This record gives sequence, C-alpha cells and structure tokens, in this order.
Amino acid sequence: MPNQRQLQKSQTRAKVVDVAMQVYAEQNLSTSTLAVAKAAHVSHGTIFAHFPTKDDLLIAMVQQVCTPLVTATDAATSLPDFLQQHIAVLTKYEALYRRFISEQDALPAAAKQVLVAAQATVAVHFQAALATTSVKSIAPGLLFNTWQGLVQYYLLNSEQFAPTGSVLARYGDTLIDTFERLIS
Amino acid sequence: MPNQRQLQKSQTRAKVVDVAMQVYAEQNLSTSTLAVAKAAHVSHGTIFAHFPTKDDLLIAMVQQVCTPLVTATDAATSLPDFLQQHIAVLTKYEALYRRFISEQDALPAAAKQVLVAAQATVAVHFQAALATTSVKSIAPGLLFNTWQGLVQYYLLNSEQFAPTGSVLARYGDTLIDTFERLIS
DNA sequence: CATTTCATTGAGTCGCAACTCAATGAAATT
DNA sequence: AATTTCATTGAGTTGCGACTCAATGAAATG
Repeated sequence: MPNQRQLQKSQTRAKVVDVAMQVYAEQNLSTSTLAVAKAAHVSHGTIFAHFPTKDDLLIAMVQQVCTPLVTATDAATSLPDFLQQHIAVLTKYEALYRRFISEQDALPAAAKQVLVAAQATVAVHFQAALATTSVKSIAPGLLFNTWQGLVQYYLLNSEQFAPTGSVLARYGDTLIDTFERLIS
Repeated sequence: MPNQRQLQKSQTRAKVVDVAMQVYAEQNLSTSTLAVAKAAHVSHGTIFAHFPTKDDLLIAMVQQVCTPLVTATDAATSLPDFLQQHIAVLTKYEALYRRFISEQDALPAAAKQVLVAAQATVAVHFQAALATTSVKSIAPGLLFNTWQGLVQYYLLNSEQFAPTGSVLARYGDTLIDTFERLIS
C-alpha cells in the first residue's frame, strides 16, 4: 500500500544514492554533500532528511557496491569463471570501488566493516573455485591476496595505466592471464 | 658559514618535517597543521614560515620517503636481494608510506609525481635484478606489478593482517617466499 | 471541505582548518 | 652601544562543510 507520499520519498532516496554514487565516482569522498544535492536537484536539507549524517550516505553506497560483488562471485563454477565474474562486477563499479579502497580512511567504521566482510566472502568464493583446479603448493589465502593485490594495484594506479577510460576493460584479460600463468 | 640564525632556522625546519612524518604516520593526511605545530612545539605560524602551504610540507615528506626507496633498491644485486631491500626500506617507513599510497588523492599533484617517479625507478631496479634469474615467460612489468600489488595489499589492509605492530615485519618473509614460488 | 501529516526547502548556525600579519626580542651588523 | 635584520609568535581572518529548523504546500484523513 505505497501511497503517493511513500513512493515519492523512496524515489527521492534512491535518486540521492544513485547520484551520490556518480558524484563520488568522479570526485573524492570529501566532496561536499551540497555538491551531491545540486547534482541530484534536491535541496541540501533533503540529503539529511534521508540520511542523518554524510557517513550514513557513504554506508548506503558501500552496500550498494558490495552486494553484487558477493552474489556474482558466489555463482562462479571454476577459477577462470571466478576471475571473469570478479573483474566483470568490478568493471561496472570501477571508479567508485577505487575510491572505497583508496580512501578507506575517509569511510566511517561501519562502511569499512561492510567492505571487509564482503572481501572475506569473496575470498571464500575464490577458494571454492580454486578447489576445482590443481595449483602450486601455496596457501590459498596467499593466492587470493596476490590476485586481489594485482587487481587493486591496477585500480589504484589507473591514472597511469589508463588515463582515460576503464583500466579493467583494458587490462582485465591481461590480469587474468597473468594470474593463471603464475599459479600453474 | 652557517650563522646561529641560519642554523636555528634549518633545525626548526628539519624538526617540523620530522615531527610531521611521525604525526602523519599515525593520523590521516587531513590532520591539521595546527596538530603538527603542537607536536613539534612550535607556533602555528612557524609552519608557514618554512612551508608556504601545507602541500609544500607534504611534498617534503614524500621526498624524504622516496629517496631511500630508490637508493636501497638500486644497490640490489639479485632478485632475492632486491625483495629483501625493498621490504626493509618499506618497513622503516611503513605507516607513512601506507598513507601516501592509500590517500594519494589528498596529496598535491607535485607529490604524486614524486611518488610515481620513484615507483618507476624502483621498477627499473626490479627488472635489473630480475635479469639475474630465469623465470616464467611473463612480461617483467607484470611481474613487478604483481609484487608491488601484493606488498601494497598487505600495507593497505594492515589493520586486518597486523592490528598492532608492523605488517611487513610480520609478513615480509612470507610475501617474499610466496612471490619467489609464484615466479619459479 | 476542514484539518492534520509530512516530505521538502534553503537560509542560517557552528566549528574547524588553512593561512596572515603586526609585534617581539635575540642575533647580526655598524 | 646603537641600529638593523629576521626567525618566531599567536591572535585574528577567511572560507567552507556538515548539519539544523521553521516555514511551505501538497497529499492524506475525517
């Protein structure tokens, strides 16, 4: 029984989160809430009518990104498949995900926890996928960290690797290939 | 002919940089210059008498860290030696170096350039060291990025890997061992 | 139709951080 | 000894960002 008011409210909230994700994908996390309000064509006060603090808005954004990460990697059937899926989702949220990992200290503790929890789950999915392949005698945890490190390294330095456009679109396949060679 | 005044001035400057490095190793880069002044037991104005802007102070700090990185890795004679040296220097500046890579967007462009240039030089040293060993047929650049990614991954997530104390002191050897196995 | 609810507004408050500058006094110069 | 230089000081200025709240008017309710 969503009446017109409730509908309007939830739409506004969704719009704010959506626009905030675009804004923070392009500008750093200390960008003002006023800038978000302007981009979303709502008043500054509206932001705070929906999110008590800026931190709460950030948390909502982090959740929005982490959910697909977890579900996509869960569906993976093999290691190559996992790597593909992982890159695919990250590519979709590339710019914003990059902010999250590179400006972790600007995130509230609660958001960090969400990020860490998601990463842990992805690690579990990695190891499940890994079990289908035979690899070197290296602890699976270290293999995951190597993979994650490699991907994040390209993300963090995307300005050098791909000054314009998506690093992962450009180097995703290379990264997958390199990792598969390393562990075989 | 360093005057007493000139001596005093350069000492003050050195002290400010030194203390700033300690402060920013512990707190994020948006920590106020006033906090640095207090920690260094100088007035707030003194900071700006030596550094026109906060950015200039940050640049001085980045240079202070990058110099030993470049010189230490230059001296490396073999790949294992390189990895050792690299970890050794990073361990010394661990907390601060972590800030630099994790809060790059808080750094002025000039500081970023210094960081990027240093990294490029270290990469060259890596490849020189790599030439002494025979490894898989993977582009040397990708191998370096894998190594760098692995190390930075541990640094960025040091809170999880080593909540108290140095991650590299604890995992440096593991990282070296893992990397050497991967490429052999 | 009258009354109440409530999402939205935007001007205003509060606090903090970078940066300024006239004043101070000790060292350098004459 | 008198005068000048200059490193240092810290109270003050400026700007900006998060957050508040009384007002508004359209939708819900009776």
